[in-house]
Amino acid sequence: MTAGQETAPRRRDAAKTRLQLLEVARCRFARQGYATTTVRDIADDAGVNVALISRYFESKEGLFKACLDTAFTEIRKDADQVTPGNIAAVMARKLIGAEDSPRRQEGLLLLLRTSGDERVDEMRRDVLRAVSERLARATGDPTALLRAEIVLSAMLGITMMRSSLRVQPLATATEEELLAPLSDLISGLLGPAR
Amino acid sequence: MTAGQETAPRRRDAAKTRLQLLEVARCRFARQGYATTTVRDIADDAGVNVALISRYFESKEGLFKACLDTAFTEIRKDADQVTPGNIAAVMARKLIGAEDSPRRQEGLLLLLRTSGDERVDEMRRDVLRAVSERLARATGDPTALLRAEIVLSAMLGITMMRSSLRVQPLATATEEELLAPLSDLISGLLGPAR
DNA sequence: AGCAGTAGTAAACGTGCATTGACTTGAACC
DNA sequence: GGTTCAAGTCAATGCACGTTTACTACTGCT
Repeated sequence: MTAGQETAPRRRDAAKTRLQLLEVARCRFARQGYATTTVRDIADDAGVNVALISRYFESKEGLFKACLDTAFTEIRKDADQVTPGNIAAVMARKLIGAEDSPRRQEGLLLLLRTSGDERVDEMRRDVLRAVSERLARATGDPTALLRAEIVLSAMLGITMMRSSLRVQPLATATEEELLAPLSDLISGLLGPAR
Repeated sequence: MTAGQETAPRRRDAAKTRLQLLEVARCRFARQGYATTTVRDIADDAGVNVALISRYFESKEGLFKACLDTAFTEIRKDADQVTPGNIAAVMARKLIGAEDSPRRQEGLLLLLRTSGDERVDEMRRDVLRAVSERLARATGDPTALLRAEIVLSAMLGITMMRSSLRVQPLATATEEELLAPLSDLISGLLGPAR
């Protein structure tokens, strides 16, 4: 049964291959970082020729920036869902990655990768700052920015411990296991009664 | 005043230049990561020829490993000073870096840098695991390993936010400013009353 | 069917890197 | 003072990478 294994609407589709490049690049950059990921790796993962990266994204750096853009919008969207009561739950979900979006924590990991471009680093700073402010505002305490940034730091650190460093038992903890500690961390830092 | 600017006991001292290489390499690796640091950079910083790196440390990877070794022993030593009551204080000090050792947080940053060598990554895991166990033990709660690892994650995340990402106000917070939030974080996660 | 334009490929180019081997300079010892 | 060995330099090698240029082949149009 070689019956048209994928509906095959088009065998040559620029938009589709562009998206494919973006996806596999996100995965590589998140896992390996910018410098150690080669454009040949990415092209091979996508099953296309290397030259297409330069064509669709101008350069390796441009592709990286495009990946970061997707991560930024995802993270901003998640931050907008936060209320004073559900911070820990939203974070636990983001850290583990839900079934419907299997690589959700890729976005967090991408925040930690840098290409050396100062412009891009500034965008990263802006996003982190915006999310911190959002968190601080959710607590009702307008002076809580520093504490909110520490909560975010913990998020990023947990991401590293789970994905890159793979320290057990944190690396394989489930969302439920993570929820209680996270709640305690957050109420300890942002809670009303200290 | 060209009077013997440095006691000049020896103009050619293998042990001394070896140590110098180690120091500047630590700094570069911590700030830039492994892949983006070149051996020429390191040699120039130390004021010696590139070939000496291969001679004294076998390879770039060997030099990186030597840097990590120094970071590991430092971190283990710091962890041994921890008691149930002083965790936040020790961590705040480690995060900011005291006057007597101006680049103390370099060690934490090095923990986050990887060369891709699986063997080295395992050493890293071992250190983090040992410190987590030490922390968990200090709380008197034998089941607190996961929570201790989350505390450590926060440490690493804060290090990233301060050094690489430079997110304000966390990036320039003083040790005193950091102490209270850290205490709350730790008592929230590891404290007896939850 | 034939044309035109775009999606995709292949190979080469130039550069920057880590590493190596032959070489030079300095210092300790007799 | 001359010899010897280690400390340090210099230049070359080879490789992997990002990018570019010239090319092929597929698709839609008339």
